[in-house]
Amino acid sequence: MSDSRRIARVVLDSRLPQLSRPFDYLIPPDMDLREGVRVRVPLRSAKRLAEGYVLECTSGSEHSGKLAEIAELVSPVPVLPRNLWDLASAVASRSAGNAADVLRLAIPKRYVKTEKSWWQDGAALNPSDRGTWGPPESATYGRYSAELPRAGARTSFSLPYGMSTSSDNIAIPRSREAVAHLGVQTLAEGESVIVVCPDWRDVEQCWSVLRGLVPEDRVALLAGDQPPAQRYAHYLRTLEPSPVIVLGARHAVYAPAHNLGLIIVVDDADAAHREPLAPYPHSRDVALLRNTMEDVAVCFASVTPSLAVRRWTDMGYLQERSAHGSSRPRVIPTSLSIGHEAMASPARLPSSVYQAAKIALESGPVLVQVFRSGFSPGLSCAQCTSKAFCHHCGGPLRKPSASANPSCLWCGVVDTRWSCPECSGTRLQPRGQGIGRTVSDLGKSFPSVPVIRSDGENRVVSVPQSPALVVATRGSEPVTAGGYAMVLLLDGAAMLQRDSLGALEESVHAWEHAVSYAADHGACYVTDLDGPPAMALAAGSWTQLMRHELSQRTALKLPPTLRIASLTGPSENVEAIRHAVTSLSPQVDSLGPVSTHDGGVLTVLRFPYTLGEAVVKELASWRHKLASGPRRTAIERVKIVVDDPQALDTLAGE
DNA sequence: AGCACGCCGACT
DNA sequence: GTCGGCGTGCTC
Repeated sequence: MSDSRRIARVVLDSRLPQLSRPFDYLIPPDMDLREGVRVRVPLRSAKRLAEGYVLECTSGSEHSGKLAEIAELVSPVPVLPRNLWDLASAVASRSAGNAADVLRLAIPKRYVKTEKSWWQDGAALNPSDRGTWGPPESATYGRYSAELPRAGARTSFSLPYGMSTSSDNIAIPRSREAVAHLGVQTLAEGESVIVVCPDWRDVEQCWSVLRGLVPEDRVALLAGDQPPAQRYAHYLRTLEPSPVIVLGARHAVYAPAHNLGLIIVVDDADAAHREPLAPYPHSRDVALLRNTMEDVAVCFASVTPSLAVRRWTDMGYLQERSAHGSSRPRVIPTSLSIGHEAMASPARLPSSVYQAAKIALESGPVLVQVFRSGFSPGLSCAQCTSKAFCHHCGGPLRKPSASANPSCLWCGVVDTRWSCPECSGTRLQPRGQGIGRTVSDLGKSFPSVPVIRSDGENRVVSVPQSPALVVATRGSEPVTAGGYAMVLLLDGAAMLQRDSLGALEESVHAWEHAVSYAADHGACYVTDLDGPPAMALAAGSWTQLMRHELSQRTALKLPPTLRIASLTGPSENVEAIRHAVTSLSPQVDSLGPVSTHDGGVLTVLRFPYTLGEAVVKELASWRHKLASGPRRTAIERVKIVVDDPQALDTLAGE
């Protein structure tokens, strides 16, 4: 129904499911609007204004009622291009969430000053302003990969092991160097590229490689850890027509870069790729959606593939490639060698490992990876080592950080003056072998060598190439130029036998990460692991074990071989949704419900990929229904999370 | 979420 | 009579 009015379709920036759909507004005659600009519009009454984005300008409306006028043009910058809206809608409908929530992840907070100066520079619309960038004469960035993934291609790319140095002499893992080179190679073809890293540290490593290869204005950094104004400036850079390397953490995967040729997802097994805010999307899934919607090539890059990537590769959905010139250091699982060796030294290391460490320590630092981070161990009395419980409800106690008071996981009560009911001791320590004990035991075993400790709370970025024992929790390993003379992986079995669906994948990821920090001729030792995992670690191939894991998951009906959705909230609502969704098809079933600590319940729905669309649609309509029903407080609402395997761990009781 | 509309109890 | 309680429902 076309008429003579000028009408704008507007999406509101609201987290309410009821408002997360386009609304039509009249464009005031004197207002100059473009698609993608931010506007303020009246909602329900003239004085109540909401912010939103213009999706399109048309001349007709489907709406039968009276149309209100747009109140104000916030800024002329088109921060929401059409393809980003399409992507946000697709991500939302895949995860039973609202597109507006996805937009909030993708578009950084607006900074007026930053925006005005960028707009006035005129860089916005003029591609020639940035000039053209050609690859330098001596192209030094092609050394790892011979061929670039072509338009629409999907690849699993194996990154190289070992350490390198950037042009400004900073130690950089070769894996990150290879990723940066792949980015530069794409840029040299005249296409934009997005590099999505797990965290800021990876971003910085890639950035220090890029700095030496391309001009600064060819790189847009998008990570939560940078100053917000700078982040907004870099987002604006992605809107410019001239090709750019977008480098950042998970939010970078949405960047609306022009002529986008490739998205590289680095270490997709890393938990940081899962967005903690609704609708909880994973970089891996967003990248694949862009692959199908925009015909952009996608590359999952890591030293060893994740379980999901293994599955897709086996299905023929991804093609395998590996970096040139990559050789993996030797890995020696000591429990596979002849019988049980005598334990040497206070750290109770097998004597062959102790000897190897002594020799390695003459030439450089030794990395010791311990398993204690990313999961929270319980607390026990430091004096008698008996388990510590909450005085009020008997629940487990946890410490949010080393210096904080312990609080109860069940009732949330903070215990300021804990004392042990057994021995009346007042100090608490993490249960099991904590990093502190490893540090002090190793100190006693190697008295002449300094011990450096790095963990989540106190992260050491890099260490010099001098003899030192570097004890690090997984994920906190410092880099060192040239790599470690030796890498020692402790707590292998403890890490693998954890009661978590992610145990194998996370262990493999952590081990291979540490192995990739070893020097080319350094050796790696595992002290506490045997059987197939030890053999796989020694052989450097997890393919068989991953395939075995996948076939087990098929048999047990576990993700990623089927899809899941978790429902958390008040029992009657969760039950209503569970009933409705399981009645869709006999192929949908549910686990639980189990009761949660706040009085609600948790249920996990399981359904095959073929029913994904129908199930997720039903979930979204329930979310909609419950939002408009009787008033609910935050705790009474139902939380719906799609395809997060973590839900199964929670279901099993942590 | 807000904000308006609507339908029953205490009040100058 | 009517002022205002907050339970419901809608937002171009």
